[in-house]
Amino acid sequence: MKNTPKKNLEEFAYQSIIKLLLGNHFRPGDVLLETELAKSLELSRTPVRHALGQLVAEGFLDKKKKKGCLIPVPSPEDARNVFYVREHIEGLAAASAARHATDKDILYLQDLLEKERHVKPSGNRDAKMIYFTINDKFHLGIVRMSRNKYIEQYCRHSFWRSHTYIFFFDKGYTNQLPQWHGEGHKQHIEIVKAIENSNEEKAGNLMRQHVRYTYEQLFQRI
Amino acid sequence: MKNTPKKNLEEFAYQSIIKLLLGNHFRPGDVLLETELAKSLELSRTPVRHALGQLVAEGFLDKKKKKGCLIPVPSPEDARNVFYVREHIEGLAAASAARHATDKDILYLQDLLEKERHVKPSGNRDAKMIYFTINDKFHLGIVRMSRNKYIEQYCRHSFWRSHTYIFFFDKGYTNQLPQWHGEGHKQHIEIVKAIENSNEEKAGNLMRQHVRYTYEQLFQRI
DNA sequence: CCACCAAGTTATGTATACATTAATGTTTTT
DNA sequence: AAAAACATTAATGTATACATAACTTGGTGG
Repeated sequence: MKNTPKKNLEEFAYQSIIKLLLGNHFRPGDVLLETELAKSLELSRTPVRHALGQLVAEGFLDKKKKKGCLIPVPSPEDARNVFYVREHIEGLAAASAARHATDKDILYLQDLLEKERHVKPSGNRDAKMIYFTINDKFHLGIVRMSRNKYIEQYCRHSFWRSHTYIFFFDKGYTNQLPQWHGEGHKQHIEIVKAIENSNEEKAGNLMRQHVRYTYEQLFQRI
Repeated sequence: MKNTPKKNLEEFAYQSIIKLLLGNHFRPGDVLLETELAKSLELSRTPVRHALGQLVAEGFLDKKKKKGCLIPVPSPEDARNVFYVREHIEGLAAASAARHATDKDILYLQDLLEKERHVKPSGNRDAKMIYFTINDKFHLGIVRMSRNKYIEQYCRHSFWRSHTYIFFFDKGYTNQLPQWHGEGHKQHIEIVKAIENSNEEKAGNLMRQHVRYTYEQLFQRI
């Protein structure tokens, strides 16, 4: 983390902590200490504290009064809650995207589909990273096309929150593409078709099904 | 704002600013200066800055890089977006509440209905405050009964955000109960019945209709 | 041996001094 | 007179020293 160009330290701290969270550097229940983070990021407590405050306000971290910031402890119930909300709000996003997507938006999605199609399930460690990157762009792209700042805010939140579970329950399978990769890709194609045809209801329904499918695949083995 | 008991200054600053926002002390586009707020709340910039950071992260304020925190500028399009999301997410909340509400929850809602029934449309300035207080408790109560922390978070946010518009377009009518008071009350009753009967679908539909009705009443005169 | 109180430790919470930057106004140059 | 360069200023951004509160530990008394 050395020699990183740091213009805005608050932003830098925020991004760094996000990366640590998504990189699974912490375990549920771990406490993030302002002092330690400040030391490891080589800056003072102030911007770190600000960044942590943001993450707490956004609901990515829990906080105990004089204790510090905790990595939320995942539970089946919490997972059910996140995915339930995500299913419906992202369905709303897809419907809204079907109404507002431009030709350029459609091309963007089709390009992602093409890239996704070529990800080989070849056990390569990178393949998985690429797959997730494309998947993120796909979902957040549609969310952006809803052209509704509130839908976007809530979708981004529940999306990243659900990712906690995707990573959490994926330990040990680290070099394999998720087995739902193929089916998920097909669903993506159908969703884009519905958006392209401005079929709001279909786009919404397909997205809801898709999110629910992901949830069911994740938790069927529990 | 003097002689207020201040234990946790960050919390105090946060609550105080929220009160100012809801009390319509600012106009859209106004900038909130850390220094001024700190002086008027009689504390240092640090907790004020923290509180402002929270409000920005939660989406209640906008922020320009080195410029400060702005009161969001309302627009018909933004209003449409908030109410659209609120309609669906709060519908989800009502449906979820229909599944999870306890007997105690039902009693709580019925008690609120009873109080709401007795609010006289007597032009009294207080009557309006009381009406809004009850209305807030009703909506946020149902939201809480969804027993889903994410639904609750998003509903609270879109609820308060939509309140911006309710207050904004209500200038000049300040001593009158909104004319939709009576109809709104009837709708509340029906919603509680559906929740009491654990009728998820009906509760969801009625709540969606109710929120949409509020929106239409607000904006029909524009 | 257990319970409880008290001091010490460690983290967050707060105030303040200082740095930085972006906007504005003023001067200088062409 | 217009434009570019520079200085001023007013706000946020940052570091740091200090305050406070919770948890821990050790000691003491019952």
